[in-house]
Amino acid sequence: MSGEALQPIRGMSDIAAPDIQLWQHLERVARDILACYHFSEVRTPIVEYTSVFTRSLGEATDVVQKEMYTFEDRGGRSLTLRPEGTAGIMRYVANAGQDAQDARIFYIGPMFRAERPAAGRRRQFHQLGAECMGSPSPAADAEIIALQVHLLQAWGIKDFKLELNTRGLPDDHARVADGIRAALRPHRADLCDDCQRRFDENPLRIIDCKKSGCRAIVEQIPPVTEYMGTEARKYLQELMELLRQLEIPATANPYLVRGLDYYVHTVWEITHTGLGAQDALAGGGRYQMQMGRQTCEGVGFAIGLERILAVLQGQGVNGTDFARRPCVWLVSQGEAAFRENMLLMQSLRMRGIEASMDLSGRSMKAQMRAANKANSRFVVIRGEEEMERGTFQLKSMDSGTQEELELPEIMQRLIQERELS
RNA sequence: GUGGGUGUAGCUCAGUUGGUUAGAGCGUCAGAUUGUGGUUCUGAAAGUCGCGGGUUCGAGUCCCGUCAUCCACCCCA
Repeated sequence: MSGEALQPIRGMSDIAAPDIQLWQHLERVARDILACYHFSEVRTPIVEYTSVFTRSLGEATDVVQKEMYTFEDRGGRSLTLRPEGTAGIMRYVANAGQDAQDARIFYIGPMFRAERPAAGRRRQFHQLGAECMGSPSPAADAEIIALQVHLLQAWGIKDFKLELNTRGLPDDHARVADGIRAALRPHRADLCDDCQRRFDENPLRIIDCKKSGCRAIVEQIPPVTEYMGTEARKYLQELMELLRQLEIPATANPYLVRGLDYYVHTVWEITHTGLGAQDALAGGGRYQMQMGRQTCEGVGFAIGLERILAVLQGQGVNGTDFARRPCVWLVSQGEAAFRENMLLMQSLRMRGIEASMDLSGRSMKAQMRAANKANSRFVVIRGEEEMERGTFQLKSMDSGTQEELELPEIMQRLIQERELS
């Protein structure tokens, strides 16, 4: 396929039926739940000044170093397609000033990362995220985790696992890095090549290296919390206690690390087996970032919607399960009947009834087939005989029964059906 | 960015050691004593065998390149 013109860009996909119905279902369910938790939607631009991301996520992170879609606009400004949602929301919050001090915001939309596509990893993917600003208490962390878990449960996700850890306060970060280096120094030669590099650049990353050799070494050194002040440890304990009260199953995992620099205190991840190598469904954390002169502090999460879809589809859920079912299909024979059906179709639609018909003058059999294919509840048949008698046939496609009725009765019946369904 | 698998009809895939006009199932469309769907039967349409080059009398099949796609690594949603 030479098809530059026809195919979407690598790692980006069109979303259409039947999948789109599942997407819309997820969004509908989510919006209802988010409203219950009193979160409101903000739609920020998909493109931001590059500095919005580099300053908040951290210059040295993988996302910033090698995964961003960055380009220059005509005025020579460096712009970036958002690789995640939090930074843009924080920019919005900082810009909104006092009005947004204790904002509770959610967002949903596409994110972009220039990575090699694989199972569960796309260049354009979609996240639903929520941010809760203003409260420095672990209660806010607990609330937002409760919301996230609620969403997954409402969508019908089974068997997910919630693990959390703390990154400590900003002051703790350097102490943790030094502590890890000191503890690992005797074993340095035994670490893998990647971890050799990480030792200097970002020792925290060694903690969640998946290689068995590194794991064995890491398990011998003290958990990262050992290097933190009491405040960080107390914070995590309080959060764990709150989650217990809310009956949210969570395990503390001292080896959990998340890649972005803006995190303080709590970080967490929700995984699901059977997703392939990318098993993270969602993540979150408490963060602190500088936006202009303001320090924005909050706690938030992001859920990868493609991965939610993948899990649900693995559980046998199908987009067609959420397809709308047309109430009635109009079938006609002859030009005059066709015209009258056009009019009838319009008045049905104006009354909120899903109505459809074939517009290309096909045979009655073909029209019936189309009605069946669209899974219509009813067919209204208007042929020459009915034209003479001034009647319509109303056929139920489920039972196969059919009766001859006049226009007012047809309308009444279909309106009743709409109210029932 | 590194490595591996795969590109044949709208979809899922066959296609023998290279050998005539490239096949199946599903789907689509049309018919089965003419006004009625689903089941069944019959028929039809539909392919630059990803693209470019090479080897050969001859390439869907072999070789090289390229693009796309899937999967893994890195990292994350």
